[in-house]
Amino acid sequence: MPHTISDRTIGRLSLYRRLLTGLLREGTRFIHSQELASLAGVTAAQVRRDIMNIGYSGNPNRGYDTAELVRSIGDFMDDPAGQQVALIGVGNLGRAMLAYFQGRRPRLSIVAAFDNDPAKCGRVIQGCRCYSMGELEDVVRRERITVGVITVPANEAQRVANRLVAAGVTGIINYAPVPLWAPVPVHVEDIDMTTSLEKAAYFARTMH
Amino acid sequence: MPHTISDRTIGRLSLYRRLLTGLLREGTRFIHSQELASLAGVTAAQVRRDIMNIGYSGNPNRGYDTAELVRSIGDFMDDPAGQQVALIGVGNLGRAMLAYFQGRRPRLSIVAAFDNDPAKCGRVIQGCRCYSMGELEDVVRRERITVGVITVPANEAQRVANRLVAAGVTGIINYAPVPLWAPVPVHVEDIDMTTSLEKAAYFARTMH
DNA sequence: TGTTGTGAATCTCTTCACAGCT
DNA sequence: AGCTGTGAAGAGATTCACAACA
Repeated sequence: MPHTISDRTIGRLSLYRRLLTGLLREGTRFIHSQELASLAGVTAAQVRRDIMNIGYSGNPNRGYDTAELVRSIGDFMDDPAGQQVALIGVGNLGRAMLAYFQGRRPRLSIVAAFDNDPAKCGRVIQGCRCYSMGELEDVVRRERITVGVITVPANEAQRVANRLVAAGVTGIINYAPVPLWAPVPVHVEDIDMTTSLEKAAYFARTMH
Repeated sequence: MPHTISDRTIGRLSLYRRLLTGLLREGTRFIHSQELASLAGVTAAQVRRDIMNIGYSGNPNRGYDTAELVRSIGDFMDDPAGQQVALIGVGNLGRAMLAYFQGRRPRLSIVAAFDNDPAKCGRVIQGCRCYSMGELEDVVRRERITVGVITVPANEAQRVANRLVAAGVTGIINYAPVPLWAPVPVHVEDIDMTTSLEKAAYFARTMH
């Protein structure tokens, strides 16, 4: 088991777990690499390699034990103590994220939202307490938040990122259409919706 | 200039263009690969390679002509006749996308939205006409829509994708947390917010 | 002198192919 | 007989390093 696991592999493991959790609810006890691969849209060799990387082993003729595999992925990916997430910017996109994530993974939850709009502060939106921007550092420290989701306009994104990092956040998901720059070792995941649309348009065209 | 250009390169070109367009407004006439690279968060060699791939050439001591480079990227990526986009699912996420894209790129616009909710149909939301799901095929054909953005719940996503593809769409952006399967040559771009959050949480932890 | 354009080297990720196991 | 686990090969993407040039 290599000490470092690639970004791509982590992404696929997250997907495998979600698919496996669904299968488990339907009563699937064992699964072959080929089946999981076709659900995930990858090759069977890729699935076996990914699972090998986290140190789990299947059974050469029954395949992988669904429940055990889900647990192994969790052991590998999740912080046993849980991780807290903050969301900054409660616009349409922010609300969509809050609605989507609430109660989805017990060990990873959005515990605080922040916005400039006084009408939103102090309220509970989609089950999540909304604070004013001024309270950001205090709440991040108090709630031991390690991941920040940035859904503010482009011109505010870098400033918000700086404040998050200064307050101790080490993982950022950036939905603003500008690349962020983080000084210290911080994982930044840029999700650029503009680029996605332009890419899809380009390949839609070259697909013939 | 290679006949096929990678997904990654197209993504970066889209970003370069956005950055360059901003610089152009501020009056930057020429730019070196090093400056563009640092704005985009990549290496200078990467920028030069990407630009080489689209067949544009800079000047060995002034660098690249900003306006010409923007134009070259457009010549390479954009359909001269324009491309129309449909958005399916006008929830929080759908509204966020509509609000964000309206009027941003003249040659690539969301011309129709679709939703099941009768209260939304027939109205104009964020400047975009909203139709009922029953009208999907007719509108896609009539408006010559080639790209679809799926922002519906997971259990409806594959069905929506099938209908889009049958109506002639060749590029899909999928925000539902399930991998989509497209039968014929269609470019599918899965944007999985769950996976992004789990990835960011994992790397936030290993970043120490 | 300082930058671009690019072949070659390097690095990273994926797939092949088959030994080993049940 | 059929599947997993994995070394080795292959593909693809990035970076190096330097010739060519203004």
